[in-house]
Amino acid sequence: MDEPVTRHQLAEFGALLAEPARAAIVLALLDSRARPAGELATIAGVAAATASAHLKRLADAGLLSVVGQGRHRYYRLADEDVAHWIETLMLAAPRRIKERSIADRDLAAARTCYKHLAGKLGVALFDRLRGAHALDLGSDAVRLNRNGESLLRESGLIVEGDAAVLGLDGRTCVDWTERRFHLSGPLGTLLARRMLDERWLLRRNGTRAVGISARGHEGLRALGVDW
Amino acid sequence: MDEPVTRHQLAEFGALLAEPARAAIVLALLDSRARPAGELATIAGVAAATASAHLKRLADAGLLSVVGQGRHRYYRLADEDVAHWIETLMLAAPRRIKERSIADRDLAAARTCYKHLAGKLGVALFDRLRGAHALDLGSDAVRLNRNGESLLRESGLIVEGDAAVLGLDGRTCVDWTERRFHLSGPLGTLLARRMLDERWLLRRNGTRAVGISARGHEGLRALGVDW
DNA sequence: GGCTCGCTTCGTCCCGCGGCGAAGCGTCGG
DNA sequence: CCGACGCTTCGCCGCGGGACGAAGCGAGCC
Repeated sequence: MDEPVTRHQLAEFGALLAEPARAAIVLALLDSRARPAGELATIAGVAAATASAHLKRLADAGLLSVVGQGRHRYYRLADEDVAHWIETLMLAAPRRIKERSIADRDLAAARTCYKHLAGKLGVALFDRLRGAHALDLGSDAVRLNRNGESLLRESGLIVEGDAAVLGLDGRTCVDWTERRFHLSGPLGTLLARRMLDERWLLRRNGTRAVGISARGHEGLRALGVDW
Repeated sequence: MDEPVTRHQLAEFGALLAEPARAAIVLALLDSRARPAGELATIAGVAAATASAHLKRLADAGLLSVVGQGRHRYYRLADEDVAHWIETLMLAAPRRIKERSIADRDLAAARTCYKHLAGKLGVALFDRLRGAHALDLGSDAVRLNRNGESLLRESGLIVEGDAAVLGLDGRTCVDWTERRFHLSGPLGTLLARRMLDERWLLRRNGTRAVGISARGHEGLRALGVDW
């Protein structure tokens, strides 16, 4: 009656954060990187359907922005201001901003995106191959050339029987956690599978995150992948 | 499981503001003045019992502090930081900090505290009387002296029949909206009643707020009350 | 002492919202 | 073209929490 509007705006904003699942989502995105809906569902500890509703609500309120890529939908904080607000609230909440959890770090470091490699590792691998002129880059397709073949063969990632890789298309795909390109498509998929088969990478139970074994570190160093 | 604590802290904090009634309370206190529980209940538009629960919750969370005076309990924002957080949120919410409502201004300007005058008017009147040496100030009692009697008689606030005012005790009482002293006790009550009877002040329906009539402005100016 | 009055506590009701499973839609790989 | 997969929509359930009235408590006035 008196003062009609403001209290509801503030209440609405507070309600956005009032739910632990939504709070977890926002906190996870505080590093201003993007994550697909399913990953955020896992982080929040709720079913996909539930997370979807939360994400929609946050996006409608303008806290999150969303961009579709393939069958994924990547969510991120809408802008820097949002991150700033949340951080301010963390101080008020009344605890310090917590260090990112170890699980988060791992996830950022290496994870499979669909079936190929993403995260820091995916980006670093792509950079390395491109830097070594191991790739022929087309408009939207990528192929491994003879340079690349010998490079990978030395590392043991591909063997004689894999000669077919030369014919495989790859595609570049921006990694929303790193905002940089990495390798997808059949070529990317094959490389990821090889790394898992060779136990360079160890899949974690259920999640998309992968751990890097000692052997993997060694192989990557030999390959010249810098990260 | 993973990251056990922070999300709940943030959610809990958000929940404090998520309720329109609580948001209204916090907004009303944003000027860092104190208000009694009943007034906040009116502002929030809820019953006293409901408001009491909200106030308790806000106080338990450390957002509000409370101090009892007589049968009133005055609530205010716990400290400057809280005010700052809320203001930051107002920006995020995502509207500008609204101008104080007209109703709020009136309430601050003049209101009855229990039965005597408080607000700016109560404080100004007390200052004027003290400045004119119209009061004999004891340790915790105050009396109107001959100076004061003639001053008030000139203004028409007291008349022949009110000679008894000289015998009335007054008490000083800090006004939590202005953080300054004003006049309470039987003397303060009588003056307030006279001002209402003489229609210097017009009571508003239901609330403790009073409006000042043209006649009141005139009389106060004649009295030398500066405000 | 007895009354009024401001506030809190208690008991109760009920609505809103978060939770999930199932189904629908669009994309990708083969 | 088919199946797998990621995400959203739909429908239903259950519970937490906000609403109020009545009663209890303490302070102030006469």
